[in-house]
Amino acid sequence: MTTRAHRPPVHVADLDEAFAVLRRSGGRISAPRRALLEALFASDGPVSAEELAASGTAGGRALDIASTYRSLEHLEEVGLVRHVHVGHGPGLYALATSEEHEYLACERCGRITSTPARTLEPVRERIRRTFGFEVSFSHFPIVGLCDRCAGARAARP
Amino acid sequence: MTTRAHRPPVHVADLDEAFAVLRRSGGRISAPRRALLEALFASDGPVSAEELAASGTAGGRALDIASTYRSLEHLEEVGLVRHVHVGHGPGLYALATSEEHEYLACERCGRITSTPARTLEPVRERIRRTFGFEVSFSHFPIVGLCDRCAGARAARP
DNA sequence: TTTTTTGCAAAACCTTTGCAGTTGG
DNA sequence: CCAACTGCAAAGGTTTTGCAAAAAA
Repeated sequence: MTTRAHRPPVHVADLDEAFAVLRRSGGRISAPRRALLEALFASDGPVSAEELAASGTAGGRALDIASTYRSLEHLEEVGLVRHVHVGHGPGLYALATSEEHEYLACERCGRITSTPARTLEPVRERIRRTFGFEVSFSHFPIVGLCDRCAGARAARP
Repeated sequence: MTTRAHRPPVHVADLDEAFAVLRRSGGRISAPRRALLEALFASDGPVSAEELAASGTAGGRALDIASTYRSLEHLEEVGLVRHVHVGHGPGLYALATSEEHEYLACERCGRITSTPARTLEPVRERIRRTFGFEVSFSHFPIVGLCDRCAGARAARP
């Protein structure tokens, strides 16, 4: 219902490629955007806007949270960034990958497992056949218990 | 991570049964709770706390939203009510069913399809085998495009 | 210089909490 | 009567919006 217009995901290998994409789309390269992209390259999993803002510019100054959301939205429109909603709590942002990714979020320990969308195709296919429903796990991921937490619970019921 | 202690779902056929469950659990039967349960019986799908509050008491007075959340939480602890988080937007509440239900939420038209948890067991089984991940679709449902919306998009790509 | 982007302030939205007053049992 | 429940007010967490000042091209 609230789906924005996004270009297909663009995978970039480094900051300079990201800047090129940004420029090509008519966007400008400001210190905050540079900082945001750097922070995204530095993080290994999806991170909140708050965390990204906190990592701040090269000058050490934290980014304004409103500008951060606006910038992330722009980066997302351009295809450089994607975000997911994991349970309660804030949305989490990550650089786009060449192949669309989907997520499994553990509601006990918070760990997020990512997997190429292709891996879940049999699941999507099954739901498609059963309900005629076209699932997307990339924006609202699969929630449950990860292997570790499920194992722990099974061992101690 | 934020999982509250809930008794197993209790399916009740009518208001009186619901009251009995409430009383048995040490809870009281107030006008707001009566109104809430009536509204839940009257609605055919999951509804927001806001909508439930708006339907008000027999006297026509709307319920306070804070009390509504508190009451719903209580009804949920007792097992009479469950709630799901559908995409953005508020949580949606419904009476519990004897069999646990899971939901498919269309992110285009907002339609919510419910299905007995059992129906999705093959899907859970597949994800369990592939990732060792124990999925639950009952609190954070499956999001995507329903048959109607997926069809419309396929016809006009 | 022109247009985009930022920062700050304020608001919107959903939900929770504190507290004093009311009410069901 | 007394514990449970309500209403009101206020706050908390996340995200958005308005607007004037700053900065990229």
